[in-house]
Amino acid sequence: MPEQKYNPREIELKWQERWDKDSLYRTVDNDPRPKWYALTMFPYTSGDLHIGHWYAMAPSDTQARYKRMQGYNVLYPMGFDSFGLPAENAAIKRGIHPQKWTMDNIERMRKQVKSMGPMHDWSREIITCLPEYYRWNQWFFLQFYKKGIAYRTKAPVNWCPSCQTVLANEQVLSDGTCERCGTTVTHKELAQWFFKTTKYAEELLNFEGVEWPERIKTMQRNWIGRSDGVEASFGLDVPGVTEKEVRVFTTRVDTIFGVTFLVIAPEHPLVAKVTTKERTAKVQEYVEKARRSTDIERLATGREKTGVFTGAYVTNNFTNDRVPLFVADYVLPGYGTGAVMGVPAHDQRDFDFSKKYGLPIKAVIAPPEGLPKAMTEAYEDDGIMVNSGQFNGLSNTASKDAVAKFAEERRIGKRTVTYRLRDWLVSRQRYWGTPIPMIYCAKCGIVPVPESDLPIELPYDAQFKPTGESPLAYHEGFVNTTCPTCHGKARRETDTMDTFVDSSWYQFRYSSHDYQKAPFDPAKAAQWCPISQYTGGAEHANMHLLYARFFTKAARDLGLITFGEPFKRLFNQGIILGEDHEKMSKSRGNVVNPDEFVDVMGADAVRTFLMFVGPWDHGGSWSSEGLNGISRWLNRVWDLCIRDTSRLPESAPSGENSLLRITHKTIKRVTEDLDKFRFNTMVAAMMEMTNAMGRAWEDKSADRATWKKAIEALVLMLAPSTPHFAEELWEATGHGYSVHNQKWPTWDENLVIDKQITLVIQVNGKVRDRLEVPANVSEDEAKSMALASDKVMSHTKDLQVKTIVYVPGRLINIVVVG
RNA sequence: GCCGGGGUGGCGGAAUCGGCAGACGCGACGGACUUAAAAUCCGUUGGCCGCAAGGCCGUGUGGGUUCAAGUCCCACCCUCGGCACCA
Repeated sequence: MPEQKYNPREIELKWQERWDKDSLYRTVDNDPRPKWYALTMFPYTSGDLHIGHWYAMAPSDTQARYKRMQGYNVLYPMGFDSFGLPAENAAIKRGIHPQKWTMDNIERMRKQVKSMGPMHDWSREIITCLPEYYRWNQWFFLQFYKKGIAYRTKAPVNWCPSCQTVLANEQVLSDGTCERCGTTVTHKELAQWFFKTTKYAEELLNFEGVEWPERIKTMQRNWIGRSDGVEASFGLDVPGVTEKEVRVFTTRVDTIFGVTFLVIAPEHPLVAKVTTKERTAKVQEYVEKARRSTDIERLATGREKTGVFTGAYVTNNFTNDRVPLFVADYVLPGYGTGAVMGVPAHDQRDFDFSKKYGLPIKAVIAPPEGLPKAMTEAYEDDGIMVNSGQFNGLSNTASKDAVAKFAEERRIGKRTVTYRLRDWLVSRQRYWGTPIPMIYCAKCGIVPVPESDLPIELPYDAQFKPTGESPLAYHEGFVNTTCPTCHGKARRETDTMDTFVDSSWYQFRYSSHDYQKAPFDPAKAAQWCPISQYTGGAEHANMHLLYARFFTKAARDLGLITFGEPFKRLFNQGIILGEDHEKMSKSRGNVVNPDEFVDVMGADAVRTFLMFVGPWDHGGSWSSEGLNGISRWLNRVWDLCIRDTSRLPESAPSGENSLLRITHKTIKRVTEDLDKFRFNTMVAAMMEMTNAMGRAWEDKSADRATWKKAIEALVLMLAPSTPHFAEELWEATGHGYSVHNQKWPTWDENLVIDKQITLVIQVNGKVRDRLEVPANVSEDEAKSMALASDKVMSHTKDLQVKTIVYVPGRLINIVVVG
């Protein structure tokens, strides 16, 4: 006999054990059913599974379970993103080894994930900090190196003084702070390893064939920042300088006749060469100051433009004008050519600069109302070209291309595409990461570690104190090695890889997590990948999600896979806030610990609450009261399910609001909501059905067979969201194990379409009456019924009926005038 | 500054091919049960007027289109997110 009372804790532990024992969720590769690969971004091993993890995982587990019931062979794996700074910082603070700290956390978090009752196939678990995983990071690195996608170069790089390591551009927020710790990022000139993400810049802009939120695609497009323009050459003639030109990049080549000065970045290689003797001191001082300033100081909008004259002049090849060459820190060394042309008449920034340094303003685009006598601001809009030689009188938009062609013919410029995207800086001066498999030999230079020597394992006994250099550099046993080429003494690369490398390809490893010959078995990857449905936070738009796309394209070009996009469909959940509607934080004291609630109310209630709280992509606020409400509902469902049906009549009228119709309508609603990730309305639909069942029981309007069918459908629909609860009720209602191997219920469209409808009667747009009519009522019939209504007549008497608007199945609007 | 999301009861949110605004839940109020409380169950719950029947107002603000606007158009305000001296 079933329990009389719903005891969540007891049944959850019972079923979790049973499912585990039976390997209910083991996914096999060779299965005739169509595949469905559902994946949630794997968690970083920070210590505890917080409510945000639950918010990310519960709905995605629900959808994966739904797909499984729909007849898909579902792969829904889980793993741990376990390399990274927090492990090292915790180790430094508390004297625990990062490895122990991490593995202990995994132990705890795995248990917490399991308490949720998800359908993960744990046999495929991935832990990125283990050599069996990270050896393949090293393998990828070697392949990338061979193909020129991994390279080492000296460059001004982002440096986080708190993390004591360099950062990729993506890991510096737009306010110039470190993505991890919020410290202001500074610059250092260092030799570092890069992955050539820019090689795929154009392809990364193309989202054909992927169903991603428009928001994320826009964010990536903004980040990549394609800009079409012209690289124009300005003549340089400084005695003793071999370079005879300065190249600038411009998107406004139509204004090139209005150039009155040129500006190069302080870091530009020409600065030292072209500066005249009498300007040297001033220029050097300016360059020094620029080097010392942070990105925030340098790039702050609205800040007054400063610069310094080099003493040199360049020639505008379009006009033969000689214009002064300036150095200014608003020109960025890494973008375009690191040099820009100054057109004060048509660029506000140049206008301000020219005012400050007394440079001439030459208008070359005339507004429709004509040029003013003296310009007070730049005219940046379109107009008619003037002072532009052969282009005079033409519209600037129409002749932009002609100017570019003209430049190309004269070999003084060429059309170019420039991207904002920079190559991915992947080396880190820290311990807890994948060692970069490179060797420095005094004789042979940079030599890659032979593949057969992989993995290069992290030495356990390192002193991982942050010094600004990798801790591995102080580990003699690690550093000292022999050159694979000449067998002489050599040193290992001691930097480790950015942990985003780990998460760039893990999605493929799940397909064949123990494959020994490559990062993944190509046959298995081809069978399972790309991912059918990926879910995770939007904060990863320009980091993980961009890197993973890059890796996929690179892996494709290595011949490992045939597709170029890792995640076919993407859904971003929102953020779960505290009870006070504020972001959860320890300092606010509003952090919710899911374990406490799971212990008392059960995982099923917590799962359901998180889905019910609002649209998934919208996020929501935690509410203990709200959770109580869910718990109350589950108890009501429990009570309904175990009732003695002999108290119901053998047969009952099957009217419009019969339980049979409600059941079919609910199946339809729940199915469609699950397809569209509308978990909140899915739960609401099941609640409405529950309420209807309560009424049907009270007024005995349902017969036994219909009641049983309704209960059966309800339990099946509950199975994805409340897996333990549904399993228990499935058994309690006389069915065989397991509810999770059942087929998803279907609906009969005939039972969903209403036979009887409520026709709303309006007079001048105001609702005055409602009539219950057959759905197939004729227009004439409906109109005469409407006009005959007492309530309508009291609003139409003494007035003249002008028109009657009839919307079949919905309403009648009687328009009267008086 | 530019791009994108969003402003609906006391609260979270439903409803957008223009057609009953407020589903569902929370909270609140009233009632039942109880010695009492909790739990549970039943009822009421956008505002205003009214004994009632009923009426008027109401989806950020101001205009507009329409028989009909939360939904469409114009202007604006607030808010969240992204990009931002990117040439």
